[in-house]
Amino acid sequence: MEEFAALSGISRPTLSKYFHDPESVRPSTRNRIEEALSKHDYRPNIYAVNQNRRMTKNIGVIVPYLADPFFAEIARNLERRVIDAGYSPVLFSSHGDRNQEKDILDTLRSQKPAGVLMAPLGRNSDRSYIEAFCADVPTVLFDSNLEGLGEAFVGSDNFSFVSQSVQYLHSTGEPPCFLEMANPANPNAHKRRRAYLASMEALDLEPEVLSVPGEGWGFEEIGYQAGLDLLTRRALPTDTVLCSNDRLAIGFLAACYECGVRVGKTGGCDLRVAGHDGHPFSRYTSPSLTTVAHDYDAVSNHSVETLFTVIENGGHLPDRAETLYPARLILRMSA
Amino acid sequence: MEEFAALSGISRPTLSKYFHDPESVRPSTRNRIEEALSKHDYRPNIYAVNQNRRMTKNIGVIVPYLADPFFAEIARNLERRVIDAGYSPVLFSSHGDRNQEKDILDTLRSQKPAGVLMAPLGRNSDRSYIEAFCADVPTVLFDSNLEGLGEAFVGSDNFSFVSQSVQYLHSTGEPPCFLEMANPANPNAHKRRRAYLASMEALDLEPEVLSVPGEGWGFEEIGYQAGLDLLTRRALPTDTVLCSNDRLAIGFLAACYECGVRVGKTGGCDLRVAGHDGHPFSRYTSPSLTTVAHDYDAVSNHSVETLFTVIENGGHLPDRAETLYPARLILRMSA
DNA sequence: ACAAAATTTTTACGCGCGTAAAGTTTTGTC
DNA sequence: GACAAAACTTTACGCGCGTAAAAATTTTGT
Repeated sequence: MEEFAALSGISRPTLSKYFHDPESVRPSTRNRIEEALSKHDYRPNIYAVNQNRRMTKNIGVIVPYLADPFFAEIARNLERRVIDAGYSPVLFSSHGDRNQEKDILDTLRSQKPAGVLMAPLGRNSDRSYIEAFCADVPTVLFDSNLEGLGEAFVGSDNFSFVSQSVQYLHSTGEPPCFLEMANPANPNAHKRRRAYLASMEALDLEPEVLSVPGEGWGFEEIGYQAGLDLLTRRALPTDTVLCSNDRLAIGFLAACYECGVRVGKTGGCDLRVAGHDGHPFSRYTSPSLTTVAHDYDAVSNHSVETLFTVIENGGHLPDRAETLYPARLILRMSA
Repeated sequence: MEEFAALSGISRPTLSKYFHDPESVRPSTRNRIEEALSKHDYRPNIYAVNQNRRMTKNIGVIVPYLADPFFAEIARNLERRVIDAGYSPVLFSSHGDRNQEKDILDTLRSQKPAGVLMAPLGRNSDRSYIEAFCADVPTVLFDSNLEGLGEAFVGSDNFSFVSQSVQYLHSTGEPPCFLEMANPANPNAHKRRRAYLASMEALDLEPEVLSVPGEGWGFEEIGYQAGLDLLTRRALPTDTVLCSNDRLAIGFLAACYECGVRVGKTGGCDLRVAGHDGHPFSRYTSPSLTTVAHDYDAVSNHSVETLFTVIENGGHLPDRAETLYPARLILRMSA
């Protein structure tokens, strides 16, 4: 930087100011710097920069399972917005593993990021560990809420998901039973079950929850095995199956196909199947999957905006806001 | 560190050595350090450390499109191995965008990583830009080869993919036509077409390549649209369709379903469909997709190992090795 | 027990940049 | 044209650590 200062005829402190915020120097100076920059292509050493700044320009992004296209999609949205805001996203996936999530928090803490956008594992998260982290680093939770942790939570309204699907399915045929994992990793799953029960009750219908076994993040396989089991045992209480999420539904559809059960809403079909999330692949199942989609844009947009508000506010918010966005019903062929 | 040195009764330079490599100090000293460490939980400032080290302990991982579960899976494998080797993975996705890929390279260069594992966009990559990057940072290419770039290439043998699928399909029914994108983003697609042509020729069969329009990384949609078009026009030359990759096949299957075309290898079916890659979701299509799978483990394992060899070798290899792993045929219901 | 070898401690400097303080120049205003 | 405010330059120090060199200490081998 010393050399570049000499070459460009600008003092080093002014250069330092420029690199911190180009708008903070006079336009004429800025032009001179940028001209010199185009000739000598100097770049500040990020490590030296970050050492002397309390907070870096990095934003950590943590998702629980990146191999799930749903999270990959969210991550993509978040990255884009973070970059647009002049920050650098640093992406991590917990891979569904509690310890991995803790390791990521450690790594991230030592990076002194300006803030973190975190979708926690949920039930499997180490609550106190995350709490300690949030005390040090401005954190906004998204997708999956951990009560009281982080400066804010942004997600989708699980009740909105399920009430829409239940009402639609009820008004067009038999009321749905609800397929879910008995031990879901994600707290959203519990909220969806409760929303299902409440929605059915509101319609004066008898709820039927099918809690199937299975651990981990291989939801398709769990839905598939559950489907095989339920279909061969003829244990389905209704001809309409509402799955807690699309990945379960995808597996369930595969089982239906194998068992020769015709899924669809048209005449001649045996079963209707619907899901939740608006999974990127739900369009390409056979039949295409009726689902209720997250408002990806709104969630990612507001998550990032909230985080920047927190950062501008010195890392804390007067009170922890929870923002929930309604979901959108997508009618396709499966129900 | 100064304070911790005082607290632990160890000199600062010795501590510095310890953090660089715990094995480099005498066991008795190491124990004393680790004991003190457990009490005072001090951690070196990574920015100060990296400033004074030429190379960091970071390994960049770049994939072209993280929303593709195939790459998410590979990334997960690579991350794990990098961590096990005592390094920190830094994950990036080009999101199918040429400029994004270049930006990532810039970001990564300024991070002075010990090495980079890169799956380039392929045809869409800025070759000279990557070349300049590779000159500065030890880089191993994987999945998609750019001739001559990087210290090595590790991937799957496209010929092995296609020859297996062609032979299998031929020996069990009509020889396949080949469905591909007219303008594929990935160079593997070209190799697969050539492998198809060669395999058909070797069997003395007439090849039929269906090159369908479509740009970008929304392969399912492209396969779906192609399927609708081909099926409604009854333009398929055979009753066996071999797709260049599984994502195209997934879209194609959706089209078949909608058109009422029964896909499968059993009697009473109209069409056989197969793909390549061993996509994580290929198990759950309807019908389940016959495919030829990458040897994920071998590819990711050898990529990481190769990179570490390069790093130990001072960043360069005597000559650029290209390692190709054979694929494995997975028989399912679709063909 | 004693010299050689291996570690550790002391001391000191430098990495590349942020930033404060004081002085100098430029800009905008009446 | 005078004058205050804004922007810039000069000078200087510090961040947290790597690392070199020399001295002091401990360990090893016999």
